Amino acid sequence: MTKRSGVLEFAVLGILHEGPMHGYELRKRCNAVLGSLRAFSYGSLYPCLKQLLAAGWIAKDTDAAVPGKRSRIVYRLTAEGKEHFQSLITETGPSAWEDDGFGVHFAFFGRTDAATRLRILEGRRSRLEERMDGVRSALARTRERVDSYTLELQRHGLESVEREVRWLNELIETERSGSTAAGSDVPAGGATALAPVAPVMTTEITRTS
Amino acid sequence: MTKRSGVLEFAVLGILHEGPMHGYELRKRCNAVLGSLRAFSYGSLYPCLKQLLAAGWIAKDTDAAVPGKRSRIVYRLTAEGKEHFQSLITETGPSAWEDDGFGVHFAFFGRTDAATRLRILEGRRSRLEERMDGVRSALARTRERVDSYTLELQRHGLESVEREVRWLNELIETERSGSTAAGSDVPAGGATALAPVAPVMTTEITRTS
DNA sequence: GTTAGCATGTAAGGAGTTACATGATTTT
DNA sequence: AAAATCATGTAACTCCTTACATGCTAAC
Repeated sequence: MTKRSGVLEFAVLGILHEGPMHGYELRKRCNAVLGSLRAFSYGSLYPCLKQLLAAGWIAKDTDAAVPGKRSRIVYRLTAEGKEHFQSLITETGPSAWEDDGFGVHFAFFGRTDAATRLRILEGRRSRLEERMDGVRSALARTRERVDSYTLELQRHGLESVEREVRWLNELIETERSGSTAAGSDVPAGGATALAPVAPVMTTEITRTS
Repeated sequence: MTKRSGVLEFAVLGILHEGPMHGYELRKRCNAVLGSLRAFSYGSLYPCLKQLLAAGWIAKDTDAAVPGKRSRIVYRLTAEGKEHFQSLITETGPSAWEDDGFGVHFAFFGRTDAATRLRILEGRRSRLEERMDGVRSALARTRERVDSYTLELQRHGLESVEREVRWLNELIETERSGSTAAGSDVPAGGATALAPVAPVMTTEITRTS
């Protein structure tokens, strides 16, 4: 129980729900789903796949198929993997509140139930409120030499957090009003905070860095 | 030239401009200045200080002083360290455009000249615009199965980037209008985008994670 | 007098990147 | 026939955290 990769492991298991995939494709999907949250390289993906294999959460088949073609390795989720993913996404501990942790949990919200979603959203919100309190009380207590740029950075950072809290509030309300249909992929209700499913971004997000 | 820590090194050198400090104090100031951007532990700070000493960028004196008291170690910036910091902050390469890199650069904007500030702000902006283009063109091209939560996450992510771009636009304009007073800590002008320097947050931001 | 916070480190290990290595297949 | 991108890895290294270890000092 070596406390594996966390975010990457989570994402891989989540994405493999879409169906069997080979490593290359998995990485693309992963970076597409996580968007600007996170990007991974093969240097972390392949070792991760190895570990997931060893744990029995995924299995690999070789895509032999056409004779003339090179055979590629296709990974698929096992029953144990599905189970493990469920236990990961249902977990409402601190890892579901951190920046990255919350992001992946949210990205796969469709794979869990409404009650869990609500717990995680509320956990995240109170986490952010703690942060805001810390900043604000520090603001009230101390007044120290800080140049205007540092100040501006902190002001902007605080606003970002406030904005996320407002977003969470909307999501929580939507989640509550649609909570009759537990486990449904899309919560019920007409005027929800969730955008209508229409054109969608899928391919890899440019990470020129 | 082992390509030292980057952000932490940068922050330590920047903060030591405020005056000599011992490690404990430095960490607090560091986490206060960087705010929600980043937090560091002693496990990275002390080794970093060691490396900076070896490089000759900082020096340590023992705060002997009062006889009855325990003597603490006080670090101060050397002339070489000051010089090195200037070369780091003036650098307008990609490291000044990444999320973390930009943040630290911005936090110490007061220590560089208006021209450099402008270059970095514009570099950051075009970096973010690239990202947005990537997302939007992907959005136009592909329409794939993505549940509404993933979509919502991406929409929110995109809005965050758009918001930062607007912020950068304001800063760039302020910087341009105040650019007559090069090298000044606070740009000239009455109605600037920079908040009035008043109560300021200084103490450590709660990182309960 | 005890709790909280000041103060200084080290060792082990986790999580990831970059650069290397290699080759197949598709597009222009 | 060249360029792009698909495809699969490994080795070395970076940067950082957690947990350990130790003791001082101020405040209640």
